[in-house]
Amino acid sequence: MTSARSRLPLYYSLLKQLEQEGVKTISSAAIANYLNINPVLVRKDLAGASHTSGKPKLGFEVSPLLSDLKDYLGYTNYDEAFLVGVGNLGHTLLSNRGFEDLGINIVAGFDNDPALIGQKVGDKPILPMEKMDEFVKRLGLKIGIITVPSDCAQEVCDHMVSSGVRAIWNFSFTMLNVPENVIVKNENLPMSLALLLQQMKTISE
Amino acid sequence: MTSARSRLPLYYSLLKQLEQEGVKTISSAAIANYLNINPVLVRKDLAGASHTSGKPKLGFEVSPLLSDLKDYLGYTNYDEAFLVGVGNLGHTLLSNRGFEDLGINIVAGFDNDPALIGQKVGDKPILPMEKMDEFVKRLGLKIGIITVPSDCAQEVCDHMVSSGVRAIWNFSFTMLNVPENVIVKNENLPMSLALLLQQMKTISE
DNA sequence: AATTTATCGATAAAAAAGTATCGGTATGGC
DNA sequence: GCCATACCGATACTTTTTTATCGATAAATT
Repeated sequence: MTSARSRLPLYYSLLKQLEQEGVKTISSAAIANYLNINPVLVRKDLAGASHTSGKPKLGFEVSPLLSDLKDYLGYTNYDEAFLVGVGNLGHTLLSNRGFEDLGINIVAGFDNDPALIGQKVGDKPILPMEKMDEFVKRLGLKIGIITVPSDCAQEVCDHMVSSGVRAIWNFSFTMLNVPENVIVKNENLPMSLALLLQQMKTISE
Repeated sequence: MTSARSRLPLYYSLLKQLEQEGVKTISSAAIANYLNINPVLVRKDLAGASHTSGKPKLGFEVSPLLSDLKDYLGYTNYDEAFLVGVGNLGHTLLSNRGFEDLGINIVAGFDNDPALIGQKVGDKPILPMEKMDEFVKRLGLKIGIITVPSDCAQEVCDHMVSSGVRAIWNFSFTMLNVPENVIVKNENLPMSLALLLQQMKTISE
């Protein structure tokens, strides 16, 4: 909610949607209005991420702006990730089509439930944990997704790190311990909701 | 990533985990180290959310701190939410036990697929869309979760708003249009991952 | 009991983020 | 073609967030 980096994806979403609706140009004020922020801030953010300049009376052209944002946000390069823990959430992520649009491919899921192994979820194979290390190394995968229960998250994490993973998207509720050069992003969904809830309460007090 | 509000849940997670591991006291420096931030910042944040004061040579007592944070973050009150769109993600959220721990109950899922209606997911009933309005009003639910495809998200959103919803957790990729007094939190998972990825790249350049 | 040390809280300084203002300019109406 | 207007970009200002510093104090050590 604070820095440009957190707002740029919002601009991106918004612009993408507007483009689909056939909107050609949009003013900073209009964007600001959609997102409930200051128009000057919008201009500042956009100036930082794009060299497209707006025109008086018209605003910014949507398409070039979108393309600049895409580059800036790194949504252009094609990247590969893998996932450990093909439970409910694991299934969901594996079958989510939204990743492709951003140039990300979750190439496989790992689990040690024999009933799952060999199956396919969203065209992605489910492989046994034993094969993870070799697989990840061979493909040079750098992004791991943890969707296992909290009590084995750290173990999986260590495993990932030793296979060369550099970034971990952690859906377990455990705070992972990683070396300096590995980054972790925690995605604690229940806590996100709790936060929203509390925000609602503070506003309506 | 910037203000105290976004860090407090991290402190909470961390402390909760430490408590489970039997840790009794912890210094601001240690916390700071886990989260890669400045110790002074930790003390400041904690001072704002709790009246527990740390002791030299020992640091803060974990338990009272945790309890203060829980209060402060609003994780104490019991709250109810509902969900629309019992697809993959919908299922996942309905059956996730993590919400309970934070005092949140997702009481029901709505969908218009006849095959789903009447079933239960994680003990929660799946009801037809037609019943949503009455149900939500009768229970006075204020939090709605949108897990439908993007193309019908706005419609569902409008529906929710007219039923009295005040906060929406949006998993679709649509930027929702809502009145002033309703807050929306977008949870665009693919984009989150894209962001992590790009962060990884910028770091390792 | 005295001394050392780890750690806190408070205050001050620096940096970052956000906001207000204003002159300038392309566009659309006249 | 001229003028009013809507909108931008740049600069300056304000506020918020983060970091640095320092004296005080309680626990550990001798």
